[in-house]
This record gives sequence, C-alpha cells and structure tokens, in this order.
Amino acid sequence: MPELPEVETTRAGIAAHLIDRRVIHVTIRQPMLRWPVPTDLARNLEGQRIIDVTRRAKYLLLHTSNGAALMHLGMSGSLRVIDANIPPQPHDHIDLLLDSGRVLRLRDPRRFGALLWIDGNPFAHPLLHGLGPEPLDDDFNGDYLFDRARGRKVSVKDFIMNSRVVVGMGNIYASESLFAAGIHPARAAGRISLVRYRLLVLSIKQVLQNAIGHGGTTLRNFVREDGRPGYFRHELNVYGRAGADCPRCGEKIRLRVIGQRSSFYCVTCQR
DNA sequence: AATCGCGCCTGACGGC
DNA sequence: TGCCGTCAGGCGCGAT
Repeated sequence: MPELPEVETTRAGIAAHLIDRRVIHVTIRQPMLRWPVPTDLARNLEGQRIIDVTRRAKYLLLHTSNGAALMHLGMSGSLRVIDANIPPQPHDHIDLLLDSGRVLRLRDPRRFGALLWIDGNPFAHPLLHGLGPEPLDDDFNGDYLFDRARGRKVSVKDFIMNSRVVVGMGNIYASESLFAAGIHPARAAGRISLVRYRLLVLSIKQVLQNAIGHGGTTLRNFVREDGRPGYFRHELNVYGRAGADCPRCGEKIRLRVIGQRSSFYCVTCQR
C-alpha cells in the first residue's frame, strides 16, 4: 500500500513524537516479517535516544547515536503513535515504548514489511546502497532520466518503478505521473525524447508533492500516524478507474498488465 | 548488463 | 449465506 507519499506522510507524522525521546522497551509479538526481526534489536534500541527520523526511498530510519532502526511498511504496513495502555489489535506486531508514555506501534497484516537494526552508518547498508536518486531531489531531472534510458527496452513504467533508476515510484504514482505527462506506460524507455523526459520528471514531482499534501492515498490499510486516512484517492485520474471516463478527453480509461502490474492509462492522451 | 518471474503473507471482493 | 478463485500499493532474489 504505502508508496513514497504515504511513507513521507508517516515520517512527518511520527517524527515530532519520536525525536529526542528515549526508547524504554521493545515488544515483538510477531518477529516473522519480510525478514525475521533481529534478536538484538531490543538490546540495541532500548535505552537509546532517537536523534532523527528520516526517509530514504520507502525506508524509514530511526537514528540513534549507535546506528539506526530501519523500517519498511511493505504493502500493508502502518505506524501509529498512541497511548501505551491501548491494547494491541490483530497484526499489531511491534511496539516501541517511549519515555513519553506513548508507543510507536507497527501494524502489518501481510507482513511484507521489515524492521532491522543497522550498526553504524545506515546508508552503507546493502538495502540502501545503490539506490537511485530521490524523485523530489534536484539530481533527479530530465537529463538524468534520459541518460539512464539510453538503450533500455523495458517499458517506461517498469523503468521508473526500478529503484536503481529512481526510488519511491509505486504502481499508483507511476500510472498517475505517466498520465500527467501524456506518455503511454508501455512505451520503451529508450524511445522517449529528452523533452518528454523533462516533462515526465516535472509530472512525477508534482504528483508526489500533491499526494504528500493530501496525506497520501488510502485504498485499504493505510492510515497516518494519528489514524486518519490519506485523501489523495479523490485526486487519482487513472489509477483504479478502468472503464471510467478520462478526465481530460472523455475516452474510456484502459487497464493492461505491464510488467506483471495493472496499468491504467488513456489511449488518446498517452502516446 | 538487462530483463523476467517468483514468492513472501493476509484480506477483500466478485462470481457462482 | 458460503465457498473459492483472483487480486492487491513492494521488492529482493535467482534464472536467463
């Protein structure tokens, strides 16, 4: 569920509750996430002060003076900050009890998420090393994307969903950005002009910023740190709208599987 | 090197 | 109403 805007919404929501707080206790009810939660997580985290909460791609990092807890929400994860006496619900796998008397609680029905401990510099970790640029940073621009696309035959949708090219683009926002830029999702990445890549990059940045501004997209499980849903679902132009009218030209929105993922687009507006 | 396909899980939904 | 098949927003890994 969570793509970059949902993870960023979560980061911004939990940061104020966590920064300068000490982790008093770690409760692990279900360690079998995408990878087993390491047995030394509690030992490394308990007693430590959280000095910053950052995001890289769709990973969240809780930084301490020794290292960082790395979290991923997978397809169905959410994080909330709540009073410690609220009883856990099904799929509430992990609690970090804070010295404020509240807990950071991870819920993840499908358990595709992760919680790892990284000693030292987290950005040297294999999961973070080798990732492409952040889509909202200045080094992600049309010239960069055009250069990376030389000789590439994959669909442009698969191309921008490749985290070595650019991070954070999931299925929803890839579809929406390509619609905004007027590019057909199945077009080969190497057969798109520099001018059109510049427009695509602008579209990606606008779509992501707009989604963050709306608190992300809630389709099923996603809630913000205070339990509210995201409201960007109402802003979606093509995603999940197969058979409905294109908001730009009125043509029926098409659905086609590209790279094993449902892709939504308008044949008239996207070439 | 680039591309493709698989599988980790649970839950929601549609069709019968 | 209930059962069953299909699909879901991610992503690393191994095979080709």
